[in-house]
Amino acid sequence: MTGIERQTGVALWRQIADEIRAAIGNGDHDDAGRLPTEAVLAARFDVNRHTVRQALAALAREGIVETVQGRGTAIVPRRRVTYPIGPRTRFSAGLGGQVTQAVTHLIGVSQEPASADLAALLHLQAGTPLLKLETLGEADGVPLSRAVHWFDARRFAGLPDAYRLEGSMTRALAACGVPDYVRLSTEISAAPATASDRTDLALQPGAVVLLTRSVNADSEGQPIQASHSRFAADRVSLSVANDRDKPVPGCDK
Amino acid sequence: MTGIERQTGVALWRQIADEIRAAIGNGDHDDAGRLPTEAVLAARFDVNRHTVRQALAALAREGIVETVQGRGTAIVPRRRVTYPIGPRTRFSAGLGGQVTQAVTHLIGVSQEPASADLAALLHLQAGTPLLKLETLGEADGVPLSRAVHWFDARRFAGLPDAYRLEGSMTRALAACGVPDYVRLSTEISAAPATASDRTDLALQPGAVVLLTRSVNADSEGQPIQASHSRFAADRVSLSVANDRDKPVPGCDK
DNA sequence: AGTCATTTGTTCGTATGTATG
DNA sequence: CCATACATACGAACAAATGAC
Repeated sequence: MTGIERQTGVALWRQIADEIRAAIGNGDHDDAGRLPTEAVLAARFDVNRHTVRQALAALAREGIVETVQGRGTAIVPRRRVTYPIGPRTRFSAGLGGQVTQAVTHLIGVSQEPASADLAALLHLQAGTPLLKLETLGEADGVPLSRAVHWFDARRFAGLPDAYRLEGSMTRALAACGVPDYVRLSTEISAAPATASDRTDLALQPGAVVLLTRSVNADSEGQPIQASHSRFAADRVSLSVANDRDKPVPGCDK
Repeated sequence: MTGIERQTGVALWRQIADEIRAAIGNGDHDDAGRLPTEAVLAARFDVNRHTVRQALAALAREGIVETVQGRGTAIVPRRRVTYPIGPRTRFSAGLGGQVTQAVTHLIGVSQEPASADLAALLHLQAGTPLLKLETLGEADGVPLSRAVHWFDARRFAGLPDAYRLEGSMTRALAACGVPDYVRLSTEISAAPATASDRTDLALQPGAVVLLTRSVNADSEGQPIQASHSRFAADRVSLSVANDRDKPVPGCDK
């Protein structure tokens, strides 16, 4: 059983590229640091060597591997940033130590009436005017996540200006009279990257995004912020620690 | 901008099928309960109507939509199960209420020496013999997740038999002298479904899996179990609640 | 230096799948 | 249903680069 299927609407070379990308991400080739030869891969996937070459060319365009004539195909070392999720989840602070510079950009501000779902999460009446902020999270210049945040527009009218001034949600909220906040809940799912994911997060077709829907509350437990975030799954993993004093080291290499 | 790209190795009809499937999953057509006409879709995606028809035929084969001549294309209702992650995460109990029957099957037992990663997670010496259990989680006959679990083979030699007898990890561990356990950490990522995901979880090509890597510990805090789980992302979302007495309702429809 | 096996790079031709009109 | 254009996949052969001897 090779795992590659024909006539599915997905070209063999792309299926093979996805399979090899997953194997690399899984650390299957870490011992050698390079892939098997084209001939071996062709035999393993039961396809022509041309087809393997097309897959490897795609992975090379993505920057995942590098192939040199006569030498073979080497895996370009890469690491995945781990983003901790817990009661005190914050974007920039969570990445501390893993990256040298984490920033968020405000890429959109608008206002809209609360849908039934959002109203329930924020303990507001449906139709209440909400402030909607769209942000892009970057680490060392590489986009990691984009997010939409909703706030009660009456209470947080000054938030966009504060955000632009401070460049951080935590500090912007502090300027709006919320010195501290806690993460109430996070719901996590995943989906293929959409066209706008691909442009905002600089993703390849076929890439995957991790989706989170979360609610933050102030120190009184009053929900103040609902967020939908979209993470580039090949660059970020999420970590949930239930042990508050003893963080367990990640299982990734 | 349509979001559909040519020459990516993925046929247009499959990209369109994936987009429509994602839109349905996102609830974009819930108000009408049916899709726009083929002509409208062809215009929206900027392709020939033949191509849209091919996409709709694929979705019909998947059982997601039903097309009737003269009437249009209706959406077959479906829902996503939410799987809670927290200190007391358990497969069957977590789905209680959402499904009528949740079971796990043991699909593989083997033994292997601990890799450096696994040894660190379980506080063991690298090379220590580990018991490796592979399981498939189902709800109402639909596969939701497959997982690999590692245990110290010396301490849990009787686990496979106990699992086969009890049909549950919680009860099997109880039979092996672990009356209670807690989830220490969970790391979450996502990736395109591999070929074996597709066969085990009955997924379509282009589907996405949610990946978790977790560690469970006994009541003394000693790590006893490391697990890698793979969830069908179109059927499962993960939920992290940081508020221990007040579970927040999911944001999904 | 040269030789050799190994591995990737290139060029033919041919058949089938995909997309349009 | 047809015809057309392009992408995908295969097979065989040969060229060019690498590393070890």
